Amino acid sequence: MPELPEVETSRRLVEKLLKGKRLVEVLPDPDDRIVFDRASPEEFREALEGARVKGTGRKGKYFWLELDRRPWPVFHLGMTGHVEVRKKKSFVKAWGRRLYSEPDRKGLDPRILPFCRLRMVAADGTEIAITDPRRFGRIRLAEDPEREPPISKLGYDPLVEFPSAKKLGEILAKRRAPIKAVLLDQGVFAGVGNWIADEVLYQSRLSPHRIAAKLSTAEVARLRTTLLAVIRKSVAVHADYYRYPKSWLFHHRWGKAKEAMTARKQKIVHDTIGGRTTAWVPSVQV
DNA sequence: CTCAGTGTTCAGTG
DNA sequence: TCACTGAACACTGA
Repeated sequence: MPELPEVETSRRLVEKLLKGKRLVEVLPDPDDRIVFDRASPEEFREALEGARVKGTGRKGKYFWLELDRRPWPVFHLGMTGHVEVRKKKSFVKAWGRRLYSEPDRKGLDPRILPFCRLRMVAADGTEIAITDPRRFGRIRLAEDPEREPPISKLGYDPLVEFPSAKKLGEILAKRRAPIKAVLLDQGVFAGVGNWIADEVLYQSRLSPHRIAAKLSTAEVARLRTTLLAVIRKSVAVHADYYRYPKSWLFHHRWGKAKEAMTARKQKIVHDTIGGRTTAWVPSVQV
């Protein structure tokens, strides 16, 4: 479930494994024109192969590699994207060059294989794979990711910079949509996704149906503090769901069971708001 | 067979 | 032009 914490965790993993290393093999799925929707897989391979990874970056749900030459690869994991890692050196040769040719299937985890969109192999044999069953993710090239769309159009990244309560109040005062919908607006809250929005509203005891502009000063302040706390906590535990506090709505919000309850036995309701399934607790959220 | 789903974008409306 | 809504996208799994 790639929202900010999952993406940040992926970025840190990739940085740890690839920083300072040269990419000796870059293997996009040669037939994929959906995930590779701008640069062709072949252009993508040419841009990356032989380059050295100097670092990584992230804003909102996008992350990228900083190479010793431009352009740089930019990743968005969509709904079902994942970063997978292989460390065995022998793997590289065993896999060969082409992604989906029959002999190369040997040694690949059969669970991962059909959804692998890109593999990157470093000089020391470290290997990263990007998988994405549903193909809502995108892999692109950018000369300067932060300065060009879509990343340049993102709003505040809560892990990096976040407006004061006063400033946030001014932003929300202009919005007539339900607060749930506004929380999902990447032009304001970069990196917030469906479950984080629901979690924040639950913990700040606000109904997702509330019109953003009608929140009181105190409510905006509460929302802001909670949002920062939820994001920081989930990043701190590396988006490991089992380590999220037991009190979080997160553990109970999935599926739409009629009898769904929070840890404190509060009834969970599912509505559609801002076009998305919204789990909330009417007995707590006003 | 049908439908929901962690996200983004675009067409249409007001 | 802007804010907002809802459909479309692609595909798996319940």
